[in-house]
Amino acid sequence: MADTPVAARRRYYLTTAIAYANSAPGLHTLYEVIGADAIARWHRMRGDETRFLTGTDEHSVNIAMKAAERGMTPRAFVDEQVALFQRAEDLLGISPDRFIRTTDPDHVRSAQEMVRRAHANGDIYQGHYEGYYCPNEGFKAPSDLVEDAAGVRCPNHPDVPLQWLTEENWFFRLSAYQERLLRHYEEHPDWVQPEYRRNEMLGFIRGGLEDFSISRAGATWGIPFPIRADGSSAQLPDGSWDPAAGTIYVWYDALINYITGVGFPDDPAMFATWWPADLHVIGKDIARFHTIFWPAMLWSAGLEAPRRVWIHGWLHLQGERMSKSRGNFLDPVAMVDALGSDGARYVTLREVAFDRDADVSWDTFLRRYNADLANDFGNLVNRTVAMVNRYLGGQRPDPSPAGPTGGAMGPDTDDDAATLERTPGSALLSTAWAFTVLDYATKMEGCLLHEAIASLFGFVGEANRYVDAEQPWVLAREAQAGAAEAATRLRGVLGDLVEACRLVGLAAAPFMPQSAPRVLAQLGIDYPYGADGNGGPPLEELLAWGAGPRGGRVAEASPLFPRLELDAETAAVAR
RNA sequence: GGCGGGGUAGCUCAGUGGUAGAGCAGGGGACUCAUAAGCCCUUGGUCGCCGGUUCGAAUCCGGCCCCCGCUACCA
Repeated sequence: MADTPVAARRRYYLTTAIAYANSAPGLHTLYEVIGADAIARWHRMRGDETRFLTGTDEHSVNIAMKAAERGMTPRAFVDEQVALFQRAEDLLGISPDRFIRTTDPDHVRSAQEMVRRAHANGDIYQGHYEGYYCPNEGFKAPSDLVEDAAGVRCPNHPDVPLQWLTEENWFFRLSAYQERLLRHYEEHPDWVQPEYRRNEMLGFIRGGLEDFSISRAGATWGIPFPIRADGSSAQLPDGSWDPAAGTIYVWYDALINYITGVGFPDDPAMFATWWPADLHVIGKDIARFHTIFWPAMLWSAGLEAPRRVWIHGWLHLQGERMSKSRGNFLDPVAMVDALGSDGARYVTLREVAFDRDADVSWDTFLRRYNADLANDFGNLVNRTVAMVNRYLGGQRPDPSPAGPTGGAMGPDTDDDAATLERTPGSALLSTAWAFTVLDYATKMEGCLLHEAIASLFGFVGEANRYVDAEQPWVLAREAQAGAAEAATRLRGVLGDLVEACRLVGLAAAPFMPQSAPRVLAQLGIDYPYGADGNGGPPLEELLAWGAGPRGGRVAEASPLFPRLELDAETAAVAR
């Protein structure tokens, strides 16, 4: 199959938030990356020219302090932390097209250029800031502090001494963008999702916007602020930066990664290709910065706002928000050890609703793994391949023709229940698939990953029921005794089951990229996509009933997802 | 406090006027291709509380209780 010219392909650029590089990541941090990776793979397999960006946020007073505690330079410290992230991402099969670090040289140039543009546009000004500063949380309002015998302290970090800072800092004129933001929300009603998050952000904007500070005079571990108080360039003759100009603070550093990652400002052609981003996947804690600050910052620089921001919730463990500092978190590396890379990805995205907070536990993860992957899908593949070997000598049978509504692009009616009831046994699976694949695609496009999986596995259940309804072992006995009709029907039933396995294996590939080729290999079918989901024909073509190759042989059956013993595994990993 | 969303089976949730549902977990059964998996049947709920509208309310209205989200500058 010839490659579709890039120009004719849709391009899709998506990002995750960059992670704060101060410790090994927990599942609650990687969860977002796993979800975004599934979306990225979905687009690659569909044939979209896809770019997926993840990375780490490495500047801050807090990082510098942590490094100092360890007797390390900040750079050495973050290098060490970032390696932990990359190791965890590798184990989970995350496939970024670039892993960006805010310490990358091009990102430094990018952030500085954004500051220059805001300055040139008259959107930043020098202001005075004075107040308590918590190294872990930033500036704190007096109402947010507690005072006791030991003095004034941050309620969330009582052991960390507060600093009193008096600084001349640069401020961004966010207040000037209120009207434009409201208009943007009105003209692009789907740009912030889920909808209830959009409404929250809208309410915030309507409440009035204040300017925010974008520089720190005292902090040294950060991107040099490129402009002096008098407006002149802070760059010195030797190319270094005047320390007196301070450093860029948080959002004019971290958020900028999204445009650095597609060539800003060094590669205008690349930037023109990829910007604006199609999707930012972020957590609810930073929603405001992405859906209010960020578009205003971009507009100030003469750039477009991203097309969509998806806001997911938090993971809860034992009733509390999962977090490293609380000590209640799951270790993704341990999950991969126990469930495999795909198993860990699957249970995470199946058990956690992508549009809200979710309670998880190691126990429910294990149950889900056994129920869905070992018992339902893994066993379906296993019993199908075993029967083809046993009854048909390993010759892979073809699927029956698609049923009444089983066209490639899904059903042409929405009266699904009635259609299914009227469908004769031979067309049941193809018809059920037509509805499934349509629903699956809709859920994927809507970022409802957990519902997309549920849709797919509803079809797996359909296939398992089909086995018991048709009883291929009975047909095989009859065929053995010379019944030609039984032999024909046996081939048809097993052909449909092979097809069901092929379709589910392919459709589930964004979630289980390592297992998909193994599924098809057992069916004796080549897997046409690369390790990151690129290459191969558009997924929709392969997801049509009957689109697989004809003839050929299946391989030996071998369990794809070994069943786990609940008690033993729970004892090993639960905390 | 303000605005918004919820309280339905042991767990996670669907269900917005017409005899209470799904998945998982629990119990039983028939089968045997299969990872003792799958399939069938089944236990289980005064649908947060009180009142109202209606022939009829989980579903509409009023009141109350409880939970959660947002309510500014964390990296």
